[in-house]
Amino acid sequence: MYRIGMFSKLGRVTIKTLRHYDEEGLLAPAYVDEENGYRYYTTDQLFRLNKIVALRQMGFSIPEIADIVDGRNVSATLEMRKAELETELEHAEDRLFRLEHYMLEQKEGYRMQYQAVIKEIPACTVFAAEYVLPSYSSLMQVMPALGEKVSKANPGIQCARPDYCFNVYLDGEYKEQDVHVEICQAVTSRGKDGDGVVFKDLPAITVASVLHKGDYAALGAAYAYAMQWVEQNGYRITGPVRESYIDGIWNKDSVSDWLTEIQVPVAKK
Amino acid sequence: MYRIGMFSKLGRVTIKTLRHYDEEGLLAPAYVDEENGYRYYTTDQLFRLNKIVALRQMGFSIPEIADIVDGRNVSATLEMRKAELETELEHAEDRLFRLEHYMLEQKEGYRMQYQAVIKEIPACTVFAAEYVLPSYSSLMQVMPALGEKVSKANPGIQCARPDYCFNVYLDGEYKEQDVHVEICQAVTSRGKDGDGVVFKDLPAITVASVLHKGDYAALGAAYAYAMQWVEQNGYRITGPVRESYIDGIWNKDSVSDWLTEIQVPVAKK
DNA sequence: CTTGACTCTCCCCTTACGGGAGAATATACG
DNA sequence: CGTATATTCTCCCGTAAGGGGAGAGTCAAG
Repeated sequence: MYRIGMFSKLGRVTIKTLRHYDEEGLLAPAYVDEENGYRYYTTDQLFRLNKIVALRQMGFSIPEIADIVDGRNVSATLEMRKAELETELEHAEDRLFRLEHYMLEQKEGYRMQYQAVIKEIPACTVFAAEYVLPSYSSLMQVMPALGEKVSKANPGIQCARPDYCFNVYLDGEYKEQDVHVEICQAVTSRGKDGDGVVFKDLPAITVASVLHKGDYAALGAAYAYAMQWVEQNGYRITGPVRESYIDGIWNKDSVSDWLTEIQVPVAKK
Repeated sequence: MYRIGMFSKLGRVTIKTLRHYDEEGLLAPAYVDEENGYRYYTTDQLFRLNKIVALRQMGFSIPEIADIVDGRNVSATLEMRKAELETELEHAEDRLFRLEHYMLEQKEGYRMQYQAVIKEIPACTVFAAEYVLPSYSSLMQVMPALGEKVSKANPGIQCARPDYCFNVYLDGEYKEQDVHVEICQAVTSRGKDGDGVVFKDLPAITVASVLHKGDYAALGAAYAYAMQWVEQNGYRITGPVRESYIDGIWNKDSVSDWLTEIQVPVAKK
């Protein structure tokens, strides 16, 4: 029977940790003096301690360790932890990858006017219409017209603000003419389809997001950055790109204040 | 100017997080109503928010992010974080590796009587003497004699208990006869060398530790387990193996109660 | 004018311990 | 035997980055 200090040296564990394991019911001392509360341990308990330490070194939580050492649903706990560790490992790799890319940008003196970020876009309901536009700039005439048409056909329908007004570009490549585009506008509830307009429920997706400020003519640079970022950070594109109009002619007079978000649906490669 | 709820949707960040960043001085609202405390944000602030989120996704802490976005010793912070991420990645790999090995042991039904654990052994001062013993069992006669000899030559020297009494085996392989062994005993202070006994300061080392209970004759199984564990978990042996005698003839009558720790100095491969 | 949605501050909770205070106890030494 | 030092005890607080919730005030629409 050793007191806690000696036992902590035998097991190479701090006294604080032993007391903590006692509190958590993970490793109760073999004997506790009722008068002074001193904890006494036996060398036999080193086996249990070692098992606990081994499991801790694999990253198990204390309740999980308690389950394992006491033989409660062992394999399920192990499998769960394995899955967690695998995603943890992926996250660690991803973080490092992205940091290295970021440092490269820094070093190149590339004054980063753009910054890509991974975001989750929640599911939403939209109405959508496809167009083939003669040029990119005609988009801003088509969109309000579409909005009016739909709200007339479906009185009482509400736009779901903010920013759930976007296009999805259906062309694979960038084109200046005959742009094939799907215009979507998020709404709070479904309406009835018709006249080239359909309602859809879009699932939640993960996107790489890049903000662009200013004239739409310069959106190409933001696109280029986004595509390069996705490629260089180990992601792959999983669907058509969306644009989300945050600030524009409807609320900002100066073109230089317009703000657009490019959303590239992605998944880990 | 948007209130916090709308801004949180634009930036895909929770309201709690925005309030937290405000408290931490990382992202103060563009304007705060003095009467009711409402926070108001501009869309311009989405750029700063995006940068913050990007850095958070790389695992930076909030003070580090504050440094980076405000341009204080940027490259040093990035380098530091990169180094941290690299060791984090190694740890994650190690954990997964060890868990997979553990699951394999479970599946094989190999009723794990042994459990290896990585421990840090602190630095200590020892006296040491080398012997070539005819057989393993004569160790227990030599050890007490050595202790007496040293304490006579160095009166006032104290053994540093616990468990700092160990051998270091100098032979590369396991041998039954003519065992070449160095016996070490930790002490609280140095004495004078002589008569085949030298004092040494041993540095702190990392070991894989395996506990063995019972007769020394069965230590071979524990050795085998330890060596296999080290090999299969991606470590390499960096020095001679130590044995540490926790319980033995001096305090336990029954051989089955003897407790010995095998310490294999290791490093990551 | 009311209702429902939004926002505020304040406080506690999370993990696996570490630091430290203040008091009691154990061991070593003279 | 008395004292000095080492050890132990039980609280209580702190960690990082927010989450959950209470209770109260505020805003916009019908």
